[in-house]
Amino acid sequence: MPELPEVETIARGLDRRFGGCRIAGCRYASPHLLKAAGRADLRRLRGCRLLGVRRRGKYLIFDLERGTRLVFHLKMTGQFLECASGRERDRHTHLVLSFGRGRELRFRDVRKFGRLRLVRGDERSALPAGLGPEPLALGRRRFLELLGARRGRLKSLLLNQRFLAGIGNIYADEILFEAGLDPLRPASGLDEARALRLWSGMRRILSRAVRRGGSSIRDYADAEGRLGRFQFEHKVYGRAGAPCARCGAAVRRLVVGGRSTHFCPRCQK
DNA sequence: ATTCGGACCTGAAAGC
DNA sequence: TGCTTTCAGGTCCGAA
Repeated sequence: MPELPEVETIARGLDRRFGGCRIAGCRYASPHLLKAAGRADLRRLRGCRLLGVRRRGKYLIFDLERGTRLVFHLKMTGQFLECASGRERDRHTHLVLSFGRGRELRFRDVRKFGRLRLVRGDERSALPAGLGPEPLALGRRRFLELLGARRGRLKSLLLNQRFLAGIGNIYADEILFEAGLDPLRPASGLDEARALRLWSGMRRILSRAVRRGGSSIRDYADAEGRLGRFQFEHKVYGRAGAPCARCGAAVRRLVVGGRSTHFCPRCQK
C-alpha cells in the first residue's frame, strides 16, 4: 500500500502525536509481524520513551530511549491507528502499543505482509544493504551519475529500491507521465535532457504527493484516520481506457516486470 | 545482470 | 443470487 508519500505522512503524524510519549505496554505481536526472539525483546519497551518517528524509503523508524529502535515495513496493507484502549480490537490487529491514559497505537495488517524488527543502536541492521538514496534529497548531478550506471526499463528502475528508496507502483507511473517518458524505454542511453526531466518530474510528483498526504486508493489512511488527496491528481495510475488529461488519447495499461503499468502512448516516448 | 513466475496473505470487485 | 476469477500502494527467491 504505502509508498514514500504515504509513509512520510504516517511518520509525521505519529511523530506529532506520540513523539516524547512514554510506552506503558506492548501486546499482541503476531508471529507474522515479528520472530519469536523479537517478540520476547518487546518487553524491554515498557517504560521506554518514544523519542520520535521518521521515514527511510518505505520504512518507518521509531527511535526509542536506550538506543532501541522499531523498524516497520508496511508492505501492502499495513496501517497504524490511534484509538482508545477500550475500543474493540479486530482480527487484523497484530501489535498494540499503549501510551497510558487510555491512548493506544495499533498496527493492523490485513494481508500480514508487514514486518517489524527491533534493533539496538543504528537502524541500518534492520534495513537492506544497498538501499538507495532518498529521491527528494538527491541532487541532479548525483542523479545523473547513478542513472548512467543502470540498465533495464525505466519503470523497473524506478521500482528498484537499490536505485532510489521509496518509489512504488503508483508514483513510478505518475513520475514517468510527468517526465513524458515511456515506461518501457531503456534506462541506459537516456540523453541528459530526458534524464533531467525524469529528475525534476520525480521531485515534483513526490513533493506534491507529500503535501497532499499521499494517495488513498483502497484502504490507506494515516495514523489519525485521514485520507490522502493525491489520488485526485493521478494522471495515469488506475485510469486505463480513460482519456489522457493532456492529449485525450486513451491511457493504456500493460504489465511490466510483473507490475501493472499505466501510461499515455502519445505523451510518453 | 535482468527478467520472469511464484510465494507470501486476505478481501473487494468484476466476470459469468 | 451465487460461484469463480482477477486484482491489489511490496519484496524475496529460484530458475531461465
